[in-house]
Amino acid sequence: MKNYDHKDIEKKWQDTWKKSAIYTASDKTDKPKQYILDMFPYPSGEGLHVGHPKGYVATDIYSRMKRMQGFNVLHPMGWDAFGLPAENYAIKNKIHPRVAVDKNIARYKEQLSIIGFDYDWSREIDTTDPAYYRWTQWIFLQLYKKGLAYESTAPINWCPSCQTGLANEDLESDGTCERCGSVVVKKPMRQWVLKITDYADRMLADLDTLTMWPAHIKEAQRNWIGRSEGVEIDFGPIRVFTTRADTLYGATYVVLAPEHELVKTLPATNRAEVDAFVAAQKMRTEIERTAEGKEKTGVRLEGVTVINPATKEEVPVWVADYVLAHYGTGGVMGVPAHDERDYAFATKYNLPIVQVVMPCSPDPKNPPTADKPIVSRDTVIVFLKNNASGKYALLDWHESLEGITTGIMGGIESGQTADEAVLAEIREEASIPNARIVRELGWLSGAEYHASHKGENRRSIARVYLAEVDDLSKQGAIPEHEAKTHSLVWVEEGEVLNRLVPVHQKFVWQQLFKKTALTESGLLMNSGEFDGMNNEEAKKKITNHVGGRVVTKYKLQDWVFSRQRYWGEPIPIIHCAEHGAVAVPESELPVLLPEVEHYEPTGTGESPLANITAWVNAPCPTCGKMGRRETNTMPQWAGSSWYWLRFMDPTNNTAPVSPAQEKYWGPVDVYVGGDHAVRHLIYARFWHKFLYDIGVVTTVEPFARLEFLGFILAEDGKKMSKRLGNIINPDDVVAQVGADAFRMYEMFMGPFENTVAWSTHGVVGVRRFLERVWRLADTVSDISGLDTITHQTIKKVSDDIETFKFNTAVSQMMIWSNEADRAKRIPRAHYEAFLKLLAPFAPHITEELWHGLGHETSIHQESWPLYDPSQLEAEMVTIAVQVNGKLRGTILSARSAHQDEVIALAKADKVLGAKMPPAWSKIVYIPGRILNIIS
RNA sequence: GCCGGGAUGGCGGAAUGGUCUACGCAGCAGACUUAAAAUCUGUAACGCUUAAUCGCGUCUGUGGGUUCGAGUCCCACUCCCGGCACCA
Repeated sequence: MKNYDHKDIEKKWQDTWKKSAIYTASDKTDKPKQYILDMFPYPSGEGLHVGHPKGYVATDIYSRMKRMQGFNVLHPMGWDAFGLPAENYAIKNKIHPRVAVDKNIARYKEQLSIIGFDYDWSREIDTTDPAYYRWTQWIFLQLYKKGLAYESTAPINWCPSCQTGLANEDLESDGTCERCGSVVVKKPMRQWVLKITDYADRMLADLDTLTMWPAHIKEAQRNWIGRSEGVEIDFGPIRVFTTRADTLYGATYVVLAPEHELVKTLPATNRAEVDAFVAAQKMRTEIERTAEGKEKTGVRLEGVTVINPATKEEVPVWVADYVLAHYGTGGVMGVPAHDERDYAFATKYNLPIVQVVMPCSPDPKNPPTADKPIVSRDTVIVFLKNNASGKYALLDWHESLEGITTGIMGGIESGQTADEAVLAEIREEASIPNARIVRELGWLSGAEYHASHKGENRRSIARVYLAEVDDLSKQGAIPEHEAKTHSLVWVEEGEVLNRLVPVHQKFVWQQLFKKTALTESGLLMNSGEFDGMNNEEAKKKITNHVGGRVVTKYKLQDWVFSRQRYWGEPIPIIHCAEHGAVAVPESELPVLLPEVEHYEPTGTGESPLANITAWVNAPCPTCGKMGRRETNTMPQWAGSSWYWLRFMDPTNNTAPVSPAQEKYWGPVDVYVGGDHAVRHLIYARFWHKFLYDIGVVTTVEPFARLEFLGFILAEDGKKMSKRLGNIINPDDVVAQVGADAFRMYEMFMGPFENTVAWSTHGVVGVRRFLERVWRLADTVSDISGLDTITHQTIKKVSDDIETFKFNTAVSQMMIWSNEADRAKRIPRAHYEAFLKLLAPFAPHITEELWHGLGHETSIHQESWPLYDPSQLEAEMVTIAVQVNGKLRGTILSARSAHQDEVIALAKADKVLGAKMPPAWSKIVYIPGRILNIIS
């Protein structure tokens, strides 16, 4: 047989497949459907690098297997091509965006075609095609009619470099523009906004139904929606929002955001100072306000106080930069003891700190029993440092407390102050008379346990101290009655945490060195009638007590939906002097993007479309008088918010998708991609739910299963970029080792979701494997054998493709080829089954070998091999023999052998036999796996 | 800080509570070759012991626990990656 030359065969089969249209999805069939979708690409000017096709290879393999398993497979591809990157590329290269996009699409298509994908190109879509964006505009009109698209003049994010408004989702976490990195400013201007917040609850709740989505994506979505249930409570005229109503008794001040209306009207005696502070905050950008260690600044409204509705005490009112105007009510209550931010603010400005929640947990090893009440007891815990050695004194307890290690501790006796108790315990338990108290933690903390020696349930309420001693020269002998219950140990500072045993001891030790608020849950204190109550319960009770209102807030804000740029879908609205914003009649869609001379941004906050008088002037659909078209365009995300529906029915010109087609194909069975964990998936789910509500689709969620891929880094472990010159081009790899080796390597690199660096050496491994498979064709003959490994491989590869564990599927095929190679001759049926398993990964070489075996139809239309469960295990298996849990050797035994037979075999083995104990107390035998003899 | 995920040879990574390191890369030795590349074959955690094999011991981030048996389950800790972050 001639040598494996990928150049010979890949082009040939790609052409053949194209001619025979074997990958076309059928709309008329009895077969069950599989809709497998990639996140469609944005065709940029740079072309593809090896990272881009990774997800496409995965869906290609998956869809090929599904097709061979008898499914009617829809695996389409298209282009998301509106938006800033295409427009900026066009401006830079001085060509029309239309021309640039067409060129980029052609280049992408060429690059994809040489990799041998099975896309059904008859369903190709392009979001910039009027036949497509007609329906994007149609969906906008439906949103408008339902009141979900509205005009707003609230300040929005404006990128001075891109010269357009942006949605919150378009910003980096530091508040810069994600496209160009410019600092974004707040600018009030008229915008179209979509009311995505109406769907926030449903988008959050339905995440729980998405059982086939990765947990981290769902978590990212939850974070972004940012729902929090809290309470609005009135402090006189000031309404605050809080999720910690249980800490109301600890609220020692109130803070307003600088933009809060009441800041202007409350009768502060230092009005000039307050106004100056507010003005200064407005000058600062988002970045300045959030950066630089988040140092909090504020000004007190002198002479203004409000009443804490729980304590009935007057508290001061501040205005501070750390309170956000657009979240909650723009005002918060300051509870420095139990909120990190309030703690930082209160320590800076010397505001009172009152603890109202005491962390208190039952000891997990020795919890209180249910039958008796809990008796509270005031105690002290002290960590004593020896200044000479730097070590700390701990107590190892004996008798009933065996195994417990704590700081020095004991009860506060009546008539004794806490400080006295501390020094007394040090004297008694450690016999050290010359210790000094350094400081007290300041928080009380509790631990509940069952004191078995007293038959009593106790809650120890501890004050925690740090003490020191300069030297141990005055230390006496520890009296016998103390030594019986505990021994004193000196421990290095770094070891203390490891040595302390009840969790509570670890907790107080850590708190002692942390200057932070207590955010743990616990029992209430300093809270009047609520003292001793669990804080979760107290939330409801205190809310009722002060007449608070339960409310739900979201971090998610409505979607700023207009861009002041040329390259986007025109928003189909006409502004009429008399009738305001009027929808363009559906029959007049699409509103075509006009041809223009200059499509550069105007910089005035108006779209370039505003300068095209012939286009802008249009009659009002209601009254016929001349009005003006909306000149803003839609954001880049519009077209991708419904495209999976269009693939189901790409040429329909009466609806975005026909009900029959949607019912058959929906929802997407597997959706694959990366990098769009939040934005695209949030927008897509929002539009899909809206389309469900208006009856266009029949499923609540668009994507039943989501597989999120890890990226491919350059060989140097860095992100591939033109600037670093480390881009690896798939065209080069395909030319060198072939599309099949390229595809297999991308799958073999590591788990699909892992980010891994490209390795040129690594590609060689899969190429060698393919060459071995090629050579093996010469060893096919009419013999039997290789049954177990073949059936195992069929099972493993089938299961692994189904679960996206492509790396181990490839490993298993390598194992098969290694074994087949050793066997010298291969049964024809097994080789053919193997080729079918390999076909989705390496479609070209397997097609060539398949035809080489005398077949005349495509291997890709064969049916997927099935395994025989009874053939999965070999007759003879290696059994590990352990003595007392330690491996002492292995023996070869029949899989079905009985325990006694295996023991006999082990005894008979000349090496193992000598290690067998003469007698044993227990035998553990797991057939076919392990024999463990306990002597 | 909160949430999610993770830590296994020189590297990427395998491993239903049952022989840790499959598979691949790199390495080393050998074959073929004038030579190199390519290809093929073998080898391969660490320590002790041995002439060598054998043998013994130690190894899945750290410390503890459950179990006949733990990479896997439980507790605590450390570090890494990702998401969110002055969202009350």
